[in-house]
Amino acid sequence: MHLFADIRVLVIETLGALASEGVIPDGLDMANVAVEPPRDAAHGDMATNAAMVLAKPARMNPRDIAEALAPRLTADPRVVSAEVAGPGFLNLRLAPSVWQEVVADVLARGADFGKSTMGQGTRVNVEYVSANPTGPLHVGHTRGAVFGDALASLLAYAGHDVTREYYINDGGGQVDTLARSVYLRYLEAHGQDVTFESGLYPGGYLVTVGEALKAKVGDAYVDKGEQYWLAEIREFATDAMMDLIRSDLKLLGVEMDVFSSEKALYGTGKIEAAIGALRARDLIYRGTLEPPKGKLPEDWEAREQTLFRSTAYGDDQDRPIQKSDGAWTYFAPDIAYHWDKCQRGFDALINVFGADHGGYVKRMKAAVAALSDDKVPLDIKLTQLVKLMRDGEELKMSKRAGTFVTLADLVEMVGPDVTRFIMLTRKNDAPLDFDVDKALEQSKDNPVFYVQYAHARVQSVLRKAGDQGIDATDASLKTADLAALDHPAEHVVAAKLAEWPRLIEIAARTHEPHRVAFYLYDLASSFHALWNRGNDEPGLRFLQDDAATSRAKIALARAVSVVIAAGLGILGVEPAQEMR
RNA sequence: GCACCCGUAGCUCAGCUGGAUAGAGCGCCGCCCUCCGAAGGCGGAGGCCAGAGGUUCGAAUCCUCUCGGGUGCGCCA
Repeated sequence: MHLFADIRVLVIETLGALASEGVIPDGLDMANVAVEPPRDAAHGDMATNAAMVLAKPARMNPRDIAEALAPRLTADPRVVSAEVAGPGFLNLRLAPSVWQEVVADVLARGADFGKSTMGQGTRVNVEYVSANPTGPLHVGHTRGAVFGDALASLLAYAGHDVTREYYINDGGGQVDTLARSVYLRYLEAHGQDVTFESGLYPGGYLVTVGEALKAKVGDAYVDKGEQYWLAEIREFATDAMMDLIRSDLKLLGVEMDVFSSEKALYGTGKIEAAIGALRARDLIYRGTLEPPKGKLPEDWEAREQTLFRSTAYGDDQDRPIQKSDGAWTYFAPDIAYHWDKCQRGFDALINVFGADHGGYVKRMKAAVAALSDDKVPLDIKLTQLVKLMRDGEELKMSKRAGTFVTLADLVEMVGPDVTRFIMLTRKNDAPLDFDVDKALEQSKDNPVFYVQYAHARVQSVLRKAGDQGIDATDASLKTADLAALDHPAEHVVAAKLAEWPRLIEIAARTHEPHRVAFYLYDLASSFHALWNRGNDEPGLRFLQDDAATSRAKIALARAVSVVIAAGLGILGVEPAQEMR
């Protein structure tokens, strides 16, 4: 049941009837007709803009259309009143039975209430994290991981066939650097004194990797030149780093479906084939780029390179796919990788990048547009920086010193649920101040707590009901007579529940999982308000003297917890059974 | 210099394919527990939606320009 969609259907069918009677013209485009929650609850339960969007094409006064529409709508048993307001809004009030049906539907469908068929099973690939395999995940990666994971769950909930994918950048120079760094730790494990030159990775997390390498190969690489060990250690070290990253992700409950390797593309001809496909479209040429504006690199000199004509697809300049020595730039295998994703049959691609990759967006979109002939849309979501705050101060990180706040540190401080929820209380393109103290606070200042508290309160009611001998199991609540849910204060909560399927569609369409977090906060708020009204109005308490009435009231509470649990499930957060 | 993102209450932020009198939390002021969990709730004060033009019946939302902040800008990924 998707109440807003149902009522929209009613509105459009009614407009069709008016058209066949000649009241309004035939063949009007209804696409922009919307049925929405009104901004002000005093206006009613729902509002439609139908009269306003049709006024112009129908060459009619919007209020005339609304006046004609209103009596037809109230003929439907669900619609109690339809009032024309303002420039031509039609405000609808719905029958109490409609809200009772919403509650019944939530209980009947459980976590599936709100699931949408909007996605129609189209296959979407969500690539996220994709951190270089050179160290543990840090706070910035954490935001990308949480965002990507929640977005993937959201899309699946909205009816898409979703694949979660991680692209391992194991083909570039940074894994050589990693191997050399591990080699030093390996020598260290053999008792040698080592110094880390700048550019190497001095982080302590490589100590155990060096030791593990010693355990595996003994002293076979000691005092040997790089040609004897670089390739082997590179593989050993990237494997170790990917294990580390996988275990970091597991701390957050993030599990990927597919790990794709950059290195695995080399030597397969896939890169050449992808570039060939671009060449066939006349998008590859030899040329020299203009020097960059602003601060000029000191060693800059004009060189001829192989370039991708990304400007043909809206980029600011063409982009090199080969270095001046003929080796591929990182962009070339990335093109091949994205072409591979297209060929695997995905209908849409989504990449989650850190904000520092913003400059990469246009060329990547250009490449996918060119290779898929504009068939496969690529959306790139950039997650902005996270500032970690504690005691009112920023926890700084320094990569050079090898000290940074890791995902594991953060999860240890506040736990996976809080980490995930807080990371989603901001839209992805806004910077986030993550206040560790506030995240642990148990007050409504802390949105995680506030939502969890609402869920725990419902669980408390269910337990109390059981203590009083009221059958409050889901099976019983499903068959409860809900006629006792007749108070406007209860309708407010049910109306909020009715928004859930609509919210899912909006959030999924815009690729914005933070909307789910904000919705849950709103829903919790409406529930807390109803709870407290029970203080003054005993008739609004969930536990009443008579068991049948109690079951109706409890059904509403249970419906709230079902939707909260479903929403938290999308965010990857475990609902709380009780607060302590 | 160019590109992308951002600018909404004192602070931190929402704001639906453009809709009605722009919302929430914190902070400030005033209320509500012999009553299912007050770890909550209700009410009040507080706004030129950075600024200026434009499109529209209608703009915080779309377009152009200006100002302010962040991120990035060939042979790293």
